[in-house]
Amino acid sequence: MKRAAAGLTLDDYLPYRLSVAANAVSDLIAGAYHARFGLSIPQWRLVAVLGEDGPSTQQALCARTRMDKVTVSRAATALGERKLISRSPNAADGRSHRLGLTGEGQALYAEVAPSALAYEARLLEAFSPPELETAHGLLRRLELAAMALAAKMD
Amino acid sequence: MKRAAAGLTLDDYLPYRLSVAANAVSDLIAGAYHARFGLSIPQWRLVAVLGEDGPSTQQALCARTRMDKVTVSRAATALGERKLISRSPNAADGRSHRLGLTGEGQALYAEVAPSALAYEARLLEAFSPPELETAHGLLRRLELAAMALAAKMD
DNA sequence: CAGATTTAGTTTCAAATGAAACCTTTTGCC
DNA sequence: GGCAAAAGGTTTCATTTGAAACTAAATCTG
Repeated sequence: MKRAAAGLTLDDYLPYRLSVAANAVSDLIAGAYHARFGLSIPQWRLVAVLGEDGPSTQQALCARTRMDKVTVSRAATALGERKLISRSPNAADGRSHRLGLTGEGQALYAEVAPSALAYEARLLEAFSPPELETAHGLLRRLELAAMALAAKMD
Repeated sequence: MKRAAAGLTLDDYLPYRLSVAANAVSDLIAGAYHARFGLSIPQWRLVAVLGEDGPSTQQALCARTRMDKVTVSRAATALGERKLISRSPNAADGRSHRLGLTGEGQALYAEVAPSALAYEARLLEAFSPPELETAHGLLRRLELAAMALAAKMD
């Protein structure tokens, strides 16, 4: 990893590399899911989590998907309009809604999930399982380090 | 890497992990550079590349920084207004502008570059040099794989 | 060398984003 | 219980983003 005169090389600057790689992958995935299922990334994340974990509240979904509550609210509204999720009032708490996949939503999930995995598999063809394990670990640690540093800056 | 009933686990889905990690890091960096130097990420990338490689055209900067030409145009306008870069007409091609750091821009670069590295160092404190080497390699390969797959989808 | 095409860059427009204000219900706390 | 503070969601607003249309200059092609 060579560094230029002033010490900084954009290409070797990890926040840059990370951003570029993430954008390339995100654009690819976003395009695929929009074209195939009419889902935005926030919407697809909600479907994935509801399919995976079962019904939940928006607040829980925010924590689970690391998305803003505004983003979750809008994705939930859109999915509700498409009858992919139901939003029943939460008996336990009058402020919140209980979200769950409808039958149609479950059918979509059953189709989307394998497709997502197949797409991931194609993207990651050239990576060995240990490499992927390493990648996951590094990404998690990076995320934690960034959050820790952000917290330290208050 | 365990996978749920339907085979999909959001937490183990690499595009998701990548996006979350990149957002965490980007938000951190964006906040730091905005607070300290009043630079957006596109602006700071232009300053970094112009400081690193010397004068250039916008088109070259697009390729170099992987940013959209609209984004580069706007960042260049803003930096021009702050007199951090000069935009002289390009003798060789009447359509394009030659961009370069002004004296003030160079002074800023001389301050920003070490600060960026110091910040990166704090973020990456917990990573060993070989781990960072690995991370860079994996990110580059991911980026290439995503672009290759995108091209294949035309 | 005159038109057709491409390229550098800007502008316009519509969509996505998230911070802040807001409404409603719940939870402390006296 | 009653009132202040907090929490779940939604709405509003300002900002960011990039696709598409546009302008002007350069390059092909015949």
